[in-house]
Amino acid sequence: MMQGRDTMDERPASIEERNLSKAESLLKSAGLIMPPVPEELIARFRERSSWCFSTRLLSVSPYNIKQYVQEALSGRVQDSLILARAGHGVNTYAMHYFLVHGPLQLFLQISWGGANMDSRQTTAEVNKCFRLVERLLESVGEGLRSGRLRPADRLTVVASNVYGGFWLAPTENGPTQTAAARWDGSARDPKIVLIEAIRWLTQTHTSVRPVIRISKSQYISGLQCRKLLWWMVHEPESPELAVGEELQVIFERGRRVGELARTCVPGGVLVGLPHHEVTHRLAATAQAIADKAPVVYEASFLEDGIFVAVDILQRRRDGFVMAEVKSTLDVKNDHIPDVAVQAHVVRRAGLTVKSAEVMHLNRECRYPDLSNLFVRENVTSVIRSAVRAVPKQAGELVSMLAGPLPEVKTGPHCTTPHACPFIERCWPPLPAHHVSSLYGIRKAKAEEFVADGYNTLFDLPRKFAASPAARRQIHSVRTGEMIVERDLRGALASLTPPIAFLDFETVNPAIPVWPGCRPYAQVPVQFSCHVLKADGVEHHAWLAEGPDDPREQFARALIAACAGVNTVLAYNAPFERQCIDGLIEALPHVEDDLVALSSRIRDLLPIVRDHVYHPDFGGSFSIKKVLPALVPGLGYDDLKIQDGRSAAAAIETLLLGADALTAAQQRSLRRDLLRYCERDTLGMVRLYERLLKLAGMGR
DNA sequence: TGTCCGATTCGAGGGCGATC
DNA sequence: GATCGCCCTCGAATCGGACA
Repeated sequence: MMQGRDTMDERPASIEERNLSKAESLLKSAGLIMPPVPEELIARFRERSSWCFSTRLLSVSPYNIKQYVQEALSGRVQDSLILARAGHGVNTYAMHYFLVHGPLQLFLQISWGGANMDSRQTTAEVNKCFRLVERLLESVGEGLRSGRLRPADRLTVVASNVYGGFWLAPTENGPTQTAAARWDGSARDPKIVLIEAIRWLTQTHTSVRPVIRISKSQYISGLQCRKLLWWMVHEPESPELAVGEELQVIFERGRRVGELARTCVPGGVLVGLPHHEVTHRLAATAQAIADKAPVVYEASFLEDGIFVAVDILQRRRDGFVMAEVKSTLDVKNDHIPDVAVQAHVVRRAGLTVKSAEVMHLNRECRYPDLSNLFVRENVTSVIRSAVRAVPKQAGELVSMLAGPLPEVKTGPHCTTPHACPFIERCWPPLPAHHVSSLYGIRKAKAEEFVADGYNTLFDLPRKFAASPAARRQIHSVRTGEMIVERDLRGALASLTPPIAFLDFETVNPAIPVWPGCRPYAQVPVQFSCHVLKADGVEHHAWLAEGPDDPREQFARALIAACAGVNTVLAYNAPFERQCIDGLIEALPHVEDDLVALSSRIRDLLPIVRDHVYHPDFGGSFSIKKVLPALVPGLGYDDLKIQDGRSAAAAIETLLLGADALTAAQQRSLRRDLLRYCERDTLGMVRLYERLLKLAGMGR
């Protein structure tokens, strides 16, 4: 579908055709052949100035080829064509043919037109390249037909005998990566680059050997367990690896923190391409480094089979400082291999890493002053030994991946430092009342029991040290009966009516949004309160609306709801107390009321833990376990939101990210949140009534 | 991801008795 | 009297469990 050089039409020539023919005549007069012009671009093909024809306006001279390549690699360019002689001085000139068309991005720059150049030789060179361009375009068509190339792919070919050249296939095979590293100004025959790209396009699929490559996070997973890595690489679509809503919230949080971290080190170039576009990311990084960018964000490197994207790569006089952004409040142990592998890969790519840092959130920061939101901790010496270990580990992991699923014994690595998503594939389902379910048992102790042949609570020896709750658990499980201690009555009698049953839902944004809040400050934004009086039960509920600071309204509604009660009962009360302490700090004018309220708070959890055990508790006194066992029929299964973490994520979306939701979605989310929170406190009321009966105090 | 709380574990240091 | 080993105590660190 290219424009032919011979026009057989008898009609008067259109403006476009006149432009085209003017370009052709000009080239012909200089001994050059006309390179191909895709039919779709002819309509926009214009003469812009002397020796310059293009379909787009030019902001800089085409001689500045790097800028055009960078623009294309960032994915911002529409289909276009530039055909121009450009340069400066008397001898620094070149012929340019820049074509962005479908999956092809071609940038050809051949020295031509300089006063002291060998005209015959340079003209011949340009013509040779133009002929290769014709072949390249034919090969693109062939590649599309054969499926070698897809319309959405991007094949980038940079052929310049001024700045060097390379080509980038849209697949992740090795040669492209090597080519990317050559964008360094070293001489490279443009014809060779064109021929390589043509060869690649006309190769059959089977001739390309897939090269195993892993990401940084996969490398980290591989350090934890090779089997886990093998499954991640060879079964990427497995359901265990599906990203759930909770994980998405964490990813989104990390993304926002990363974005904000960049603003603390301004003036950089962002390699913002999608992560799967590895080759283009590498090229864009190489370009930014070659351009001496002071900072590169998401700088991408691939060495030793490991792909890494460095959050912030900062140029210094004598090397680079790399910073890994973490949305935590401290440097964690598992950040060390993470930074180490990046440092290794970046060094392997030829850069001098002067220091490595973890840039994490600062617990001293208070909104609205976010100038100290991040702390940068130098971990260069901490990661040293981990960096040394990378080449060997990387080699082992990559060669392991080329083989069959490795044999790995189960052990602590199945849950540490991260819970393995494939754990059920390796661990047979544990029998009911396994020793690991004993309340408060330490992992090592449970393993010791199993090693000694004690698998379940039924097998345990009669004499061994255990807490009273654990003893009650063993006894209850062995007899199959619920155990109720005598002094439950006394514990319940200490709760003076009227009693309010209280539950908070909170948000804890990593990036604070309300005055005085630090990163991850727990801010209560919803409560449910059932007040049990002599004449029945009253329900109060409150849920914040919109992104404004909800604390004042929350506190006032809470104080009103608990007015006149003698006991405020919560399940795991330290949580509610901590939230109220936060409110007192933020709202000193209601301190007295809040302090009075806080002093009336009692905890239902220890009352259950110290007096009751039901075999269905499963070694846990969480209300999610206790309620279904003691109050059958009042679980959480019928609710859309079934636990606090989902509730917190939903509220954060509702309050701080409501733009992404329709009005109907917002209404539905509010309804679900109100139902969930109400169930928690209604559950506490029913649980309290059940405990009264068990203590012989109920009606 | 965070916090808080309580229980357990670990290690340092001191007291005390046995032995040389 | 010096040394060694055992036991106890106490405080710090760690772990587990609860909440969001």
